[in-house]
Amino acid sequence: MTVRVRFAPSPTGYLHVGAARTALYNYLFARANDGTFILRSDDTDTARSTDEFQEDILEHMQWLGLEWDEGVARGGEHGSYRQSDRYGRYREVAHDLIADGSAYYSFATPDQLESFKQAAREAGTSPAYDGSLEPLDADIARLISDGESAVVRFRVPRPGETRFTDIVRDEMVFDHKQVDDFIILRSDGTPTYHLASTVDDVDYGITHVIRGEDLLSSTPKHILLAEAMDADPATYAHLSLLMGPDGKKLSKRHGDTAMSAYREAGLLPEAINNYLALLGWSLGDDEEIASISEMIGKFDLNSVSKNPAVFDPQKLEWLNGVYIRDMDDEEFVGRTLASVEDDLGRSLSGGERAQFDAIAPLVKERTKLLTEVADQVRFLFSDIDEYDEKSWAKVMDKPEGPVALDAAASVLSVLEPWTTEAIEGALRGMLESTGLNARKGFQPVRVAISGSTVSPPLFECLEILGKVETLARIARARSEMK
RNA sequence: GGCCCCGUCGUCUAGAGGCCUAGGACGCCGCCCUCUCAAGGCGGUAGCGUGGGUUCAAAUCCCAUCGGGGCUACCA
Repeated sequence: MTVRVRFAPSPTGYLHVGAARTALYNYLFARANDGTFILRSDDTDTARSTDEFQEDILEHMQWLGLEWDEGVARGGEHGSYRQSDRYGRYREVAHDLIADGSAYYSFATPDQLESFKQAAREAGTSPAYDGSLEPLDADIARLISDGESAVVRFRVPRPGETRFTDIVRDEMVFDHKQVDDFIILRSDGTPTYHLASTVDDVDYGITHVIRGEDLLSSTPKHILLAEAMDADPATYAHLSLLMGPDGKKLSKRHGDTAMSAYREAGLLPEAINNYLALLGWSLGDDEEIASISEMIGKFDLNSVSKNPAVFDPQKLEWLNGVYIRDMDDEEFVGRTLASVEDDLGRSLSGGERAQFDAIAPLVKERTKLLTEVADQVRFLFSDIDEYDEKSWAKVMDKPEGPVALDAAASVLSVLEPWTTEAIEGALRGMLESTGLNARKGFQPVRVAISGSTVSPPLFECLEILGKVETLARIARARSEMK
């Protein structure tokens, strides 16, 4: 049987990291098994679903490179893959279920239900609604024709239990005492998640449902529903949840959870995929770094970890740095040029572009986030607005400051040719004549040309900045000293 | 409250009875390299929640206990 899996987010929010991990695992499982990866939109919550969120999800799935074979915006033999387009189908299934006794119109009021639960809670028993509040059969037809408000509930067989083998959690058993007669059709005739999701899983031939553990307790409902439809239930795999540093389910409270925020922060999709894969799964052989294709080659749902994982932005950033350092210089330029120009508020001239190309390899080694690049190269393309205060105090306000600048200016002004090697030679010579050590002699020059004690390697910076500009900056810094 | 899941360094994990005086990675600390910052190299810090069993032998099996999490909507 061909593997068919789906990632079915509801567009009631942007794509967040936890969902992305679920998507990734579905994707890896599909690719590892020559299966089909489907993207579905579970948008039955019409009040909270928006096109904007839907768009955000699609966009970031693509950004991550998690291409789907069938589904939203791509099509396939099952239509639009949006549940809001299939209400007729869900209603049809619901009515079939009513017809064969698997479901029923329910007239229990919220107040009644509330006291039912309250009583169960006080008695220490299960609060799952068992249908016991319903009117006599004899009255039902009349209530319906009177237009009395009713929902449709699934009739959970009682007594009974549902067993299934979860790929990551092994044998699961749920006593039906714990499963309520859940609503499948709301009083306005729209389907609930349980119905729509299960009908789609059945109709679309989903073989494996890989989703978050928050749905583990709902699984008996889905299995019961599929069986009532005379279908074979899918095989389930429930992934542990992603946690914030406080151990609670990862949410907005913990900072950024929107994939867009990570993209804007300068994270690479490859690094994110790699990191997310590590959260709950391991590559084995003490390996941490793996491309998507390597992951596909090794992926095994059975070895996915059962325990919840705390999302650690620091490790993600480290991985991002690994990926950045691993890039070709041209690629690095290609992926950062726009943010540098954004920062400048203009595009780079041809000469400036050459300068950027020249410094790129040096900056690449020092970058963890793409967005940090602008900070590191800005000094090349614009005058120094103001020297970093701490840097100035640390090296310029010292006795060596003026000594170093004067000596540097004097050796550099007559230097030919203007190359990194020559510059280094001249400045090291300056060290000897002034008796300053490298730190004391070079740091003032660095601050003069870059505005900070932290910059890419000095000699290269000088070469790339150019002789005229270098001397001008040294002179200016010197003039600003007391 | 009820049901379910989970429990190895701060964090992610390896570990499927002896290979474990518990391995790797991030982080942190130190040293080296060094023109700053990174990167890199080397070294260090730190963990099997607890209590009982089973066994010649337990991180690995069993029980209990404690702790954390999830679900308990006409949300998904």
